[in-house]
Amino acid sequence: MATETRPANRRGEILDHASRLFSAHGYDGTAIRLIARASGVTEAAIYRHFDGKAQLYDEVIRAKVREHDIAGDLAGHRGRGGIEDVLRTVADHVLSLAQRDPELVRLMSNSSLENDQGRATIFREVRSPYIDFLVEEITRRMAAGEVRRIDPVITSRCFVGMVMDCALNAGMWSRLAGAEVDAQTVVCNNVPIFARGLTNDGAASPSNDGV
Amino acid sequence: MATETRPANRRGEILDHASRLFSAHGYDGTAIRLIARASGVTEAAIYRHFDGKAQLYDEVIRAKVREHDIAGDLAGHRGRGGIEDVLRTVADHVLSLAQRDPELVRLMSNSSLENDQGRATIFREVRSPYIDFLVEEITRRMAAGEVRRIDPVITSRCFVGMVMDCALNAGMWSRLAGAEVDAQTVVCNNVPIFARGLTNDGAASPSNDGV
DNA sequence: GAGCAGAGTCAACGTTCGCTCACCTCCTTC
DNA sequence: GAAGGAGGTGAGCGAACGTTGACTCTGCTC
Repeated sequence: MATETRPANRRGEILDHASRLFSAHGYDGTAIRLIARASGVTEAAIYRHFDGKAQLYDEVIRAKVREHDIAGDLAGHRGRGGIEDVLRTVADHVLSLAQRDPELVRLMSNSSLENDQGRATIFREVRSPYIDFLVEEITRRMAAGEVRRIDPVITSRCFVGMVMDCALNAGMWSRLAGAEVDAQTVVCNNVPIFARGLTNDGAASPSNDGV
Repeated sequence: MATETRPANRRGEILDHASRLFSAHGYDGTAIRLIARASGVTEAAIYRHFDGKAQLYDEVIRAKVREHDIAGDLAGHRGRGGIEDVLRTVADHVLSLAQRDPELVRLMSNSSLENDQGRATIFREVRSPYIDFLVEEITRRMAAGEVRRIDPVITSRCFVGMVMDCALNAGMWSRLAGAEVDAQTVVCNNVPIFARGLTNDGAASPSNDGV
């Protein structure tokens, strides 16, 4: 075969194609042969770079997760605005992430069975940053009296879970019900509900609210 | 081979074992051979009863879904109590369903990729009954002034999504964080938050509250 | 230029998969 | 009791899978 273009970063190319194929067809539905063909190499070449299919999948997950710095993005919003702003920040970030990176969404959806380690990685690197941020903000605001006395961890997990469920299943709803529902509309509807449920009666939010 | 016990309902037995195995190992991870061995028959016998693996999987989903009458269970609670009671009814039912039927939970988790029709069936037969009930109750209570003006469909979808996410991922959290969180604790924490977020300021709930 | 290591190819391996075929019982029906 | 269909067996098909081994090519270092 001709010299082809130089490999440059063959490993990266393989990872990219593997990521696309795994997210589209799942772990079992993606044959090494397919990844090789898409990457323009033979199967044996893939085994030069990776120890096996399972390890390749793990690397795909790790690489995909490393593309985003969720904790870093959220850090800038620490302590800013009222609780409603905090919830909106998290919800917006999750939904825009899902929109920017559909591959990640598919990988998250498919990671239920195939490869429990990948699932744990996604939980740790995608869910947890949101939850940790939320727990910190809620705890702070509970101490300040803005937020009612509730369990910060459970509340944060559930809020993030709600938004994730929304992001993961948006496609299903539009396929089933026909009508597409805009992510922004969902946020505008639900964030105020949750914020209102969290807010203390006696105290207005310290920096926001009331103009 | 000896006469074995009579088949009686061989088809049902196969469905049971297939349900167990599919939920435990997923679609691709479950070989017809395994289902046959578990059912005490040969593979060929399975093809006497089902047209193929895909159809068998569909039948498993349908049979599993038919075990429960969610809409029927909820019908008795129509129009009863305040909005908080309504939310609690839904959340309790989802979580107890998940606890009673872990197979259903696994099938829901795994249905992301494998067999899109099965996924749609689960949405239609499991999610939708909860959402429909909630939409009806919220709409009624919005008209009555108990609930603020919000989008009943989006709100219902998200609430059910939150509870489902909680039911589906409870195992992951306990594996990751070590500490098990009781389902009832989650309900007690979150239902009041959501209810409070939905309730109109001016009006107390008509039949509940205030005692 | 010899030596070497990384990256790639080609061909094949052993296994497993979904599925089918020819044949063999039973059980019911006339 | 003959007929026949439903349900079961055992063997095996062709295809696809993940993986490997023997080999080649290329570019770098003494």
